[in-house]
Order: sequence, then structure tokens, then C-alpha cells
Amino acid sequence: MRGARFADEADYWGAEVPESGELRSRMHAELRDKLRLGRPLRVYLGVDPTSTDLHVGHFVPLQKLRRFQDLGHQVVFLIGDYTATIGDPSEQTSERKRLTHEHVLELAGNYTEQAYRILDPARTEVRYNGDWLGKLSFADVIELASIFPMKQIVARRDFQRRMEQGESLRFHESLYALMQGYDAYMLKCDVQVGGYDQHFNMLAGRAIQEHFGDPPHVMLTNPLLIGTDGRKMSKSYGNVINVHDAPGDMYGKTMRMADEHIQAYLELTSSLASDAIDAEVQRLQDGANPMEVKKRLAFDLVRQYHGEAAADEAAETFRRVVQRQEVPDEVPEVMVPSHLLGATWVDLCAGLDLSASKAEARRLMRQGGFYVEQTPVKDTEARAEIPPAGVLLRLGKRRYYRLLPGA
RNA sequence: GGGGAGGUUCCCGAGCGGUCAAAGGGGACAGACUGUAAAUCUGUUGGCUGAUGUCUUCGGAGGUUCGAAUCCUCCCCUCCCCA
Repeated sequence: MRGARFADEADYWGAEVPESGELRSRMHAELRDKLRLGRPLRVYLGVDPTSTDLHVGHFVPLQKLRRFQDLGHQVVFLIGDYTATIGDPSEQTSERKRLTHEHVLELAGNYTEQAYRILDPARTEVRYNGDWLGKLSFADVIELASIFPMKQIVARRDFQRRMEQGESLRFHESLYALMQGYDAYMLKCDVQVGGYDQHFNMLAGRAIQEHFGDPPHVMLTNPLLIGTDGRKMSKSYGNVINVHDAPGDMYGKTMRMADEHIQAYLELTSSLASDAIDAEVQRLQDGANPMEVKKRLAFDLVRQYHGEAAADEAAETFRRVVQRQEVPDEVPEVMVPSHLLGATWVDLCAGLDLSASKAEARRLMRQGGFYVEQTPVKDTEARAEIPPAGVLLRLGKRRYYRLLPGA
């Protein structure tokens, strides 16, 4: 993994930006100075728990934190229990749904557990920003707000876009950066890591730290990981690789991604060393079959999260099921209740929720995507025969079920 | 608070009394192609039905009409301009 770099992409800041190269080299210099302090640095990453699962994109900054830990530094993992109830407007195209605090705390539990797949718990301090943000008075908020020229708040690219496009934009959304900036000040950290989308919030942190007489933190940002289809990674697009995905899913999702995105994934998600990544990228440019490179990537991903054996198995399953169209080893078994035993396939699929409706099952049949023991069944009136040994059902390219007569 | 524009099926968006389960695009699903994919092409995309058909759907509640997504009333929500 590599790819984390110093803040640049300065156009995020809107009009009032230093040259990107300038900010970047300043961060370099500041980090160098901090490292000369001769003490472990405090490095923090803040995450707002807004969903149940972390995806591989979240792991980019976590890997970075781990590197710091390995070098003897102290990591602070900040759970944005308070900020999550407001919602980070960064890179949003419309107003976010607000979450309740109870819900957020529930999600937070998953987050730390998943983060510890990468972080060393012994050298991780977990904090909740509700502990201080919840105690600010209105006067405190006013003081924080006074630090920022209105022009800077309004100049944000994401806000500008929403205003131009007539999307809803609410006042509280502009307060988000204040909250996150205050976190940075409260945590007394030397470095903050995060995605490019956090650029504005991190700068706000520096402004607040300086306002209160603290040295500003170094910003370390990484490119955002795109989804497997090249769009923004988002659960609603179904282009997300979750850390919790089963080995086979994780491998399959990786293989299904467009060839153009291989490099981004190699750089941001793989555990390969820098020169190994370069070698793979070179292979691609030399005209190697992208599938081979992708397989290496898929294997590496599964290995990181599920171990070597699972990765071997996932690779083998892919070879057999997808490439040779053979039946996978593990096919989910579905018991067919007795009242559906003599039914048509259509009724059976709808009754067992294998298809959303009878119409959908018929559609599949008519389109040739309905197979019984690998033979297409097109007759929508055909009745299902379920022998005691069971029967293999395949819907579309790779949804397999073994149907067994049940009670 | 005043004035204006809107809320349509998973999303965007057309429709503005019947011919509307509602154009078009996106997404999704299936098939063809293929080196995994992507791209491309074809088809499908509310439920029940073999099919004619029928039921539910166009922010919410009422109303007008033989008939409403389309007209009227009230309400809720969003955006824009002004204060």
C-alpha cells in the first residue's frame, strides 16, 4: 500500500488557496520538523460512523496509521459520534440524512472492531468527539465561527456546486468544519490523516489550533478510492468492497472491476510494496492480460482480510466457477417445504424468495437465465421435480442453489 | 413574512382530463460477444394472470367529473428572489 501523500489538490479550498505545490512542500517541511522533536508523534484519524461496514477505501488511512504505529508513534482513532449526527457535507451533492445518537453509537462498535484488523490496539487511543463537542456553549461556537471569513466557508467547491444546482444547503452544514477543526485542537495531535475530501476540514483544524496558540497539525491526505465501476464508491451503487465481504465475494468483486481501475486499487488497497506495484503497472503497460494482474490484486485483498488459505480457495473457485462455468463447491441449500413440492418453478422461486416476484421468475425463464441441473428451462408452466438427493438450480450467471425436499 | 417555481415509477426526467403502468435517459437484471471485466448489441424492468384482463402507483387528505398524474380546496415538503 502506498498512495497517502501530503495535502495538495488545493482547489478544494476554493479561491483562497496557496499554490498546491506550496502547501504540499510546507507539509513536508512541517512533518520533518515534527519528526525531529524526538518524541512519538500523535497521529489521528477521525471517522464518522454512518454505516455498518467499513469498506476497503477506509483502510487506506488506517494502513497509514499502522505504519506510524510500527515506527513507534501514538495513534488516536476518533469516533465522530457527535459529528455523525450532523453529517459531513464534504463532497456531498445534497443534504445528508441526520442520524440519531443511539444509532451512531451502535455503528461505532463495528467501526473500532473493524479498525483493529489493521491497528495495534495497544498503541491506539479511542476517543469520542461527543465528549467535548456536546459541552460547547453557544458563545464557544460563536468564537470558533469568528475565526473563519464567510468567504472561505461559501467558496467551498461542494457548497458552490449545490447552490448553483439549486440543491438544498443548510446553515448547519457549514458548521461541520468547525466541529472537526475543534476535534483536532482538543486531541492535541501532530498529524491528521484522511481522504482528500477532508481537506477543508483539516485546514479548519489548523486555523483553530493556531487561533488558540497551538502548533497546527500536519495534513496527510490520500486519494479517495473509487468504486469498482469507476463511480464514487457508494453502497447504493453496489460498487463497494466491504471489509466484511466473504472471501469469494471479495475476489469476485475485484475481478469484476473495470480494467482501468486496477492501478488505483493496487496503489491504495494492496499490501504490495512500492516496487512490486510499479512492476504490475509496468506489466499492464506492456500489454499483459489485465486479468492476470487483477487476479494478483484480488488474491492480495482476500489474503489481507481473510488469510492465505481463504485467498487460495477464492482464486480456485473463481477459476472453476466463472472461467470454466463449473458448479461451485459450496452451493447454498434451500429446503423446499412440502406445500411447494409439486408447484411450478415459478411459484417455487417466488415462494422461497429466490426471485422478487413470480413475474421476475418468468422473465428469467423467458430470457434463458433459468437453469435446472445446468439445462435452461424456458417453459414458464414447468413443474419442479425435487428428488430426495436434491436438484441444482441456477439463476443467471452465478446464482446457484441446491433445492432439497424439506418438511 | 411577501412574491415565484416545483414535488411523477429504483434515480433523473417528460406528461398536464380519457389513447398512461405513464416517453426518454441512467441504473438493475437476462442473453449474445469476450481473456476476468469494461465497452458494444438485444431484450426485460409494479403485482396477479397463459392471455384478453384486473388491482395498486404519479407528496398527503378531501372534492369536481362518466373518467384525474393531469382541474379545484386545504395541508406537508423543496428550491429561487425579496425582506
